[in-house]
Amino acid sequence: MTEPTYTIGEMSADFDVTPRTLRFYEYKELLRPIREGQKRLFTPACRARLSLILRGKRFGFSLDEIKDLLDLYEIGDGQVTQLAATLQAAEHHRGELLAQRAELDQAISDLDDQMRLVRDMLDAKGTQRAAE
Amino acid sequence: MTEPTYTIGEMSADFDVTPRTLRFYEYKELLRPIREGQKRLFTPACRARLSLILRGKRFGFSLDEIKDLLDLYEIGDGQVTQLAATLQAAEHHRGELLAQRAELDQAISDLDDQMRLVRDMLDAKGTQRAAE
DNA sequence: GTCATCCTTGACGTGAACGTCAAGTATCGC
DNA sequence: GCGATACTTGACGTTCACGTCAAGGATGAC
Repeated sequence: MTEPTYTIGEMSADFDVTPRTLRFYEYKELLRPIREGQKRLFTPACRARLSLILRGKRFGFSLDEIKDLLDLYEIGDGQVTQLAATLQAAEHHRGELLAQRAELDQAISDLDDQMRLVRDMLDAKGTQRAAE
Repeated sequence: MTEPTYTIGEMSADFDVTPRTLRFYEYKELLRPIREGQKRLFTPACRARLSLILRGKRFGFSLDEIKDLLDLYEIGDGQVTQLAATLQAAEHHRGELLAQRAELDQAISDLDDQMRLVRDMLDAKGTQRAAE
């Protein structure tokens, strides 16, 4: 069973990005599709990487930051020191994600407070009108 | 007790942004400092808004999106329809934040999986060397 | 063969979010 | 009064993340 491959058109349709974006990510060394003649062929591994890239973007990371993070998911059975460094970088990234989640929870809680306030105001206005 | 005010220099120092950034946010109508002659004076309310702006940025929102969100925290005892609309927008935003948190949890979980993998590889290499 | 379709590599354009001068004003210490 | 410091308004420059042509190559349908 040989790995399926995808053209740039299929990829852009599947992930809702333009071909230009995919070429740009390759130029930025975030993706490394294989070549068949001139054409790019994207592998399942490419798709996984692209998923990570898009997720990173949704979290507000820059492409440069994402490029570094991608290495955390690409372990080429390297040296022990290599692996240890990867692990440490991963711990660091994990810390950032946890901090981001904490801040996100705070944001949600703040919003909830605000919504409660607005609801109270609406209630007040409602009873006010009902009393007329 | 009158409200304290802050110069643009104090603000930029406190929030670790440049004066240019604060002027830019005013130009974009994200901030409305009061004026004393030529000079801008930032109020505690401005500081609160700036906090929200910077938080929004960390979550990957654009300044335009943030501008809309700021209105959710600025209820000028408007009309009932106004308040109701605000509430609905807030619900929508809340949904987005919850989705973002879910994705963040997934990202953390994925990273944990990956770290476990790396640790296993390190263990394997360790016992391998120990057996020599 | 040729037409359509999809791909390719340049190369220049664009919007967002500021950075970076330049030139002038206001205030404070001395 | 005078220099230092902090502020002001332009106005042009920059970086990131692509968008948008232009010009051309490969492949399949007819």
